[in-house]
Amino acid sequence: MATGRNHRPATTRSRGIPEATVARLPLYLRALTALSERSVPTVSSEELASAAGVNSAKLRKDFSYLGSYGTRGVGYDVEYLVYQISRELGLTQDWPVVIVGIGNLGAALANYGGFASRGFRVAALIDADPSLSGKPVAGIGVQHTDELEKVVDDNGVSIGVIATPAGAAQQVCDRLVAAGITSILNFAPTVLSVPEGVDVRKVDLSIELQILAFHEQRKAGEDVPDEEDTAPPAAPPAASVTKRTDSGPDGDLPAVMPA
Amino acid sequence: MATGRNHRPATTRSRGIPEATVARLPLYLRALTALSERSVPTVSSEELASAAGVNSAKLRKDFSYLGSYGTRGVGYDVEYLVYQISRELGLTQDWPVVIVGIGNLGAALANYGGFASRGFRVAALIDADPSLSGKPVAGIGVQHTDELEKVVDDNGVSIGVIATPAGAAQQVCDRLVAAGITSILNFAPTVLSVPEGVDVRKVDLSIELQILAFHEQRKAGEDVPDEEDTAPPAAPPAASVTKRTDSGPDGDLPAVMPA
DNA sequence: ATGCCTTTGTGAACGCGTGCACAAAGATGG
DNA sequence: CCATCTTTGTGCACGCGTTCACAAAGGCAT
Repeated sequence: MATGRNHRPATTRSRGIPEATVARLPLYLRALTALSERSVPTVSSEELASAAGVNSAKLRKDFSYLGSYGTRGVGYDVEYLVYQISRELGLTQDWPVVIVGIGNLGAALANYGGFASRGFRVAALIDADPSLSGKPVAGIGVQHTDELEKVVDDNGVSIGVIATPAGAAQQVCDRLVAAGITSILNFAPTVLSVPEGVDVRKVDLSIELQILAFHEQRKAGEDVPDEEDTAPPAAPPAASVTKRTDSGPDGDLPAVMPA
Repeated sequence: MATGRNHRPATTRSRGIPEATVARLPLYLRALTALSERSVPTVSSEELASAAGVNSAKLRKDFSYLGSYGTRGVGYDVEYLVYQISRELGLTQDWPVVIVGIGNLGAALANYGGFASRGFRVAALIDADPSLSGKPVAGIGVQHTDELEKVVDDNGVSIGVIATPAGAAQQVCDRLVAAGITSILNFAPTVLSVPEGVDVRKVDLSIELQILAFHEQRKAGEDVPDEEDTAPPAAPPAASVTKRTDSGPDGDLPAVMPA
């Protein structure tokens, strides 16, 4: 998943639908859409859950937050559920999106089919490089950063995607916010600071890989990861290895520094 | 965050470090690396936390799982902490990675600098399209899918990245797993099924946007999202609107179906 | 040394999310 | 109309994650 989890803590459980449930609704929607295309009329929580990769109790509880849309003994009406979830997610309306930073990633995003298919429409592509201006990417001409405010305003864009290098991200973010955008999907490896009321989700490719590496390391060597090859850089300023030099609660954390 | 949250439930808190903490370590590492480059010797939990976009109590607790690496009254030694976190995440070793599916996204990933900088090395690029074979992307020649098993084996690859269309993802996944890969980063919008012991993380661009749209919709109209424009597709098979037609716990869920 | 000041490390409380397990609801067949 | 069988909807308990708040630890000045 995208690593973006900087969301309003808890109180903001918008209208009582838990954040965790909201995050799963698109998953259900995708599975339901597939069923719909195969003209399957109804589906049980068990079937749908396995298609979406969750367990059925969780799915039923999730749906219970939306209302009672199932029929006991039968299951859920596929078409009806597709409609309800789409509506809940706000996908029955049109969402113009602007993508800033048309490098490799920005171009990939512009070409990504999953956007258009769900009510998202790429309203504009923006890049700071003048030599890109006018060049068509995914059938849309790239516009210069100078046009940013105008583009957002003219198209009523409320969602912005940042695919710039890290260095430019905060600046772009500020301009997007100033132009009136209230939701940002950030692919740049930076922490963005935004005013209250602006939502930011982060997708960080390198972080995902690092998390995988962590688990991979654990799977590979259950032995101590061999401490002598790389010399630890200068010990911390003073004697800071307090307890835990002995075996703590789980006595296998290698006590690296010899105190 | 990438939406990939299909992780081993709870018991698998590898070696006692909570999953949530692991997911934040790369964040801390990035902030620390920046400090290191500016030759800042020490940093307090407060400063580092704000740089990483979390609160300081959380950061201290996270670090406490790794051991006692701070000095009271002073803070944390930047270099030392960089080393400890890197080691914990397994970034002191080399991780060869193979990317399958060299479309727009795959190419973007191959060019992504964040990989190489953290011990990840793109060992090979694989694509099913023969016309791509041999063509260099990011300085590496694309190889045909036929070579997949050989490439994985020869390079000792344990992490695979899937950037193919949804239709091909499961098949590619199966081959990767059969070839010996135990960690997969999946960009294709599909639920992958893998055997026990294989880790999958999912990054789904369209899901992130849908979550943003949900919150955006809530921010925009706190009024009922106007029910008459789109006719709901045929009511569920039978009388299924049970309770909740009246005002439930939070009496503002629009009772869509008139029973 | 001694006392003050800063900052860590963590015990404890709380809240969200998950999963179990079952009663209620409805379909279906006789 | 009644009995049976399937599947939903949810009450409940449990565990992880977050946050508060404070005691302990160490630096530093005097």
